[in-house]
Amino acid sequence: MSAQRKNSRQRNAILECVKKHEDHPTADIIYQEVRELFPHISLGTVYRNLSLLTSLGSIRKISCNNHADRFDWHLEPHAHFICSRCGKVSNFPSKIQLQYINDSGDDFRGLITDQSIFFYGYCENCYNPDSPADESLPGAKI
Amino acid sequence: MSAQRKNSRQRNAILECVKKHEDHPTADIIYQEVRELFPHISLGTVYRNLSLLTSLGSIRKISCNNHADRFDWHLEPHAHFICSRCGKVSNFPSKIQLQYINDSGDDFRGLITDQSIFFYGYCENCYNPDSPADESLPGAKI
DNA sequence: GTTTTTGCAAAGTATTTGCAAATGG
DNA sequence: CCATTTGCAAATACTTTGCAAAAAC
Repeated sequence: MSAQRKNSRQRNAILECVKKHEDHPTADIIYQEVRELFPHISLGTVYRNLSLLTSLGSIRKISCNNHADRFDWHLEPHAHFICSRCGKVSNFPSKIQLQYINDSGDDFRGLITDQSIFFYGYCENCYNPDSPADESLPGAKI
Repeated sequence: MSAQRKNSRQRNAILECVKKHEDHPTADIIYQEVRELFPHISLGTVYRNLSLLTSLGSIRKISCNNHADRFDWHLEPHAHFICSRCGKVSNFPSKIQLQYINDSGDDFRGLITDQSIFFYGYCENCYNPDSPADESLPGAKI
């Protein structure tokens, strides 16, 4: 029932481009870089393939507050830090484990396919002690 | 240095509207509802005030994959489930605690202001066993 | 009275989509 | 060959913004 997949040089180049990056590039950054190999590639093709590669599980999409989505080829689960000012995404340096305090999650009907943990704030470059943020870090209990 | 705040009937109505909801409404839903009280209110005003209320910490914004942002007046930290198909957001039924396995987070320069935990998948209504999702739930280690 | 906020409309940003032509198997 | 993918351009979805008038204090 599902459509057959055909190989495409553009898709391969897009995947290779994401894999070259350790810095969670946006679709537009990937477009700019792949354009050096395929000068006539369109942004639509880049979006289409990033979306396809995400749904195939080859890469992972990071959806960011008010900024363009980013893509990550590291599939092992890890938490991200997102800068609220410049939109930069980085891996959160600590390893984190989720503890389920109660098991009412068993009540959940439907299907869980993915999970994500984000920390928000201001990155080293954007953090200015003269303009403090409006919220403080909530406790670890979620 | 920060601008003085003046009261506004529209802003109050918007906050009250968010507080009436347990279902994480979008800006547009709030707009539709507040319009019953203020028929000439504009979507721009709704966005401006939701953004202001968020930065004041009165409400919380939930940024969703490919869907309109949602707003939540429950400030105690809790995890959310986001349906990848219909965009519906619900509270995740289990309480969760984050455990930091190592403390390299101390290396982090910048400011952390917020954190969030999302589970993605298909909600009860959208889950159809005939069209299984492409990924399985990654382990709890992040 | 001065400053903030509003309504309106227009612009902006990120992403998706329709379609004929090109490509892949 | 036939199905999938591409490039292009236009459309969409959501959100922000400029500005004169209205409201708040």
